[in-house]
Amino acid sequence: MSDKIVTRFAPSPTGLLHLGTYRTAIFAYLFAKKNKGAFVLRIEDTDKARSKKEYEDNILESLKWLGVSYDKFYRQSEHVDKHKFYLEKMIKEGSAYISKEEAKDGTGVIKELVRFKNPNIDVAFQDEIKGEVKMNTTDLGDFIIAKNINEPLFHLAVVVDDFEAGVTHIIRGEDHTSNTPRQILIQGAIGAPTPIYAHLPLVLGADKLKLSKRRGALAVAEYKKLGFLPEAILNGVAFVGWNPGGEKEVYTHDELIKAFDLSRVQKSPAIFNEQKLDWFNKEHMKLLPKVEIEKNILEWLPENMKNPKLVPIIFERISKWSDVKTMAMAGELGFFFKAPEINKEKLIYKKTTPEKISSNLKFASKELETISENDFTMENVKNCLILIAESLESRGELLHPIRYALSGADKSPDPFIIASIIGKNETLSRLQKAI
RNA sequence: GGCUCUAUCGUCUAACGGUUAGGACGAAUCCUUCUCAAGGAUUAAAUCGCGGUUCGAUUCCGCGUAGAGUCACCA
Repeated sequence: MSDKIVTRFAPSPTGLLHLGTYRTAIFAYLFAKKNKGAFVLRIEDTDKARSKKEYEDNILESLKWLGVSYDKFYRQSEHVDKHKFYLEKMIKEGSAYISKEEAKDGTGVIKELVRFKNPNIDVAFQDEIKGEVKMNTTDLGDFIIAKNINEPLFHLAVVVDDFEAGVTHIIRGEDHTSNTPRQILIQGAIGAPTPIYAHLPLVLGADKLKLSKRRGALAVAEYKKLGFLPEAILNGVAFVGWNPGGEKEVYTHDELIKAFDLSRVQKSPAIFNEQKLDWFNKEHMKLLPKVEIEKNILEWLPENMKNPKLVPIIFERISKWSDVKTMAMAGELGFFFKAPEINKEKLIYKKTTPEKISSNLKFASKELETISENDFTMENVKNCLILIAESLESRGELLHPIRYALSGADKSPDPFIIASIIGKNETLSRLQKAI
């Protein structure tokens, strides 16, 4: 045996993996990796009625997508023989007993529950985050640890499995704090050492209540669908309730492992901020190589709009890939592909007369005409137009009507980039229509 | 309600017992600009309350108050 650190993430497959649960996984993972230890993934499926394969799949897929890898994987249900072994041992030794009771479901069936013989003592443990936590266990009574000898319940299964897996640090949500004394009692009964506990403050939703699927917490899979970057989620979620101390906030997966420190975990619950996640995502997108950015934006663009020239314009206006689709759907890109409908009144810039606008456009058209089709780049168009615009009372009386003539929109990228993308012929043709 | 835990800008947070209480998101303003976006600059915004310890408290202690979690034959 070595003193290697082992942590675990033990979700029950009774719902989709959401950000709150995910953060628990991250902290256990980061802590293990930071200390060159092992990270165990255990699916807690002892509740046969509520556990579903699709949820297990979802958890596995989500973790994989997020880049959280584990060194060991198993389902709790595969360990029932071990649970049974300890159950029998405890019964033999008198720390547990079989209790014949009427089922609570109203059927009146007599069942052989296994109850833990509560020694009724004070239990204290040193929590890595909370400090010393003391609890009296007398009011817990002889709590049930198995539905019968073959069907272990949570507390027994957790203790046995953590013991068997050699888990040294149990990093889990604060909602488990009050379960800890019971589990420590069981550890004593089966001769298992008490691991080090670290109970994480919960992640709260905008309603200040524990994040849960019931209350509309988005599943990790949803963030994937929305085109978030897994590393941004890792970064953003790791930063709720924890931070490495400095002013640097954008961390990659590897940097996070290096920086992680349990002692800097916050003690109070934190409200999750979606806007900041968007920001994290944008920052991580900026870290991507250009080709990767282009590839993704093109993928999210509708079939008829996959123009690489649009990439820079789109990129500075999005914070996640699905924004690309949103922009396209909102018609913000249409004018790059089709001449817009123009409302001539909107051509007017401030108090400039229609005649003046018209003559400006005519002059600009003539000048643009002199640029060859091959040289119709953003720089050349800009140089040409700015030169004219500078000679006017204000640049706006030329640039505004041109931009509007080209885009038909109140808000759009600048006219130079639009012109260079739609090309010389189309630019001239749209200008012509506006004169 | 019992038990456990927590308390710094709206949100996430930083600050050996000594700081003009710092940063980020968001917001606002300005610059850049024909508009939008991006970029740059700036501003507003917090130590829950009351006591105590101390020369000195965001920091330590107590009491309030507020919030969270948990009280299953779920996990």
